[in-house]
Amino acid sequence: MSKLDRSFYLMPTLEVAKNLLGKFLVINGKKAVIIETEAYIGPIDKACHAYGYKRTKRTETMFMPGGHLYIYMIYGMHYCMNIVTEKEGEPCAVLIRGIEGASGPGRVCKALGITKEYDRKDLLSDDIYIEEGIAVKEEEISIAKRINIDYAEEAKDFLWRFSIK
DNA sequence: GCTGCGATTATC
DNA sequence: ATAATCGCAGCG
Repeated sequence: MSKLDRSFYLMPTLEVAKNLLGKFLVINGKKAVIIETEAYIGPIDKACHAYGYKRTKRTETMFMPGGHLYIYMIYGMHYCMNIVTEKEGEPCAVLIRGIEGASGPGRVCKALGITKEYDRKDLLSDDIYIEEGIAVKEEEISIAKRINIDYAEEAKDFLWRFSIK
């Protein structure tokens, strides 16, 4: 099966977040089915690290072209894995919240062995990539508010969390 | 150079 | 409900 190409990651962030459901994430010889995602859209999203195009050492990754990995440490003990979307200069990403067998962004990274080493990696490389997976029907997708972003004011009510029922 | 906190998780 | 634990942004 072939890996997804650049054009997949350049679609609108919400489309990518939804379309990632059911795809296979391949890394270290492991293959994981993506079952839950969340979208983060920097230009308009107070919950996003790069809100309002804020550039810092950490958020710099999100300004890369779609199809790269954005990995960051949270609470000093867990890594979170994101897939950068949109064209270069638009800081947007999709957080992988769950794979089959591991629920929660921290657990996903632990299960797959993801660390800071993978930050800025290209998903078109051979080390790690995503390929076509199982088909997910529109009616099998549940849409909800994102989690743990209560500080984000109006953005906390955006329905940007997607999962397979 | 300090200070405070976070896109979480495990355990009470 | 709360502790664990640390990189780094913000401030000055």
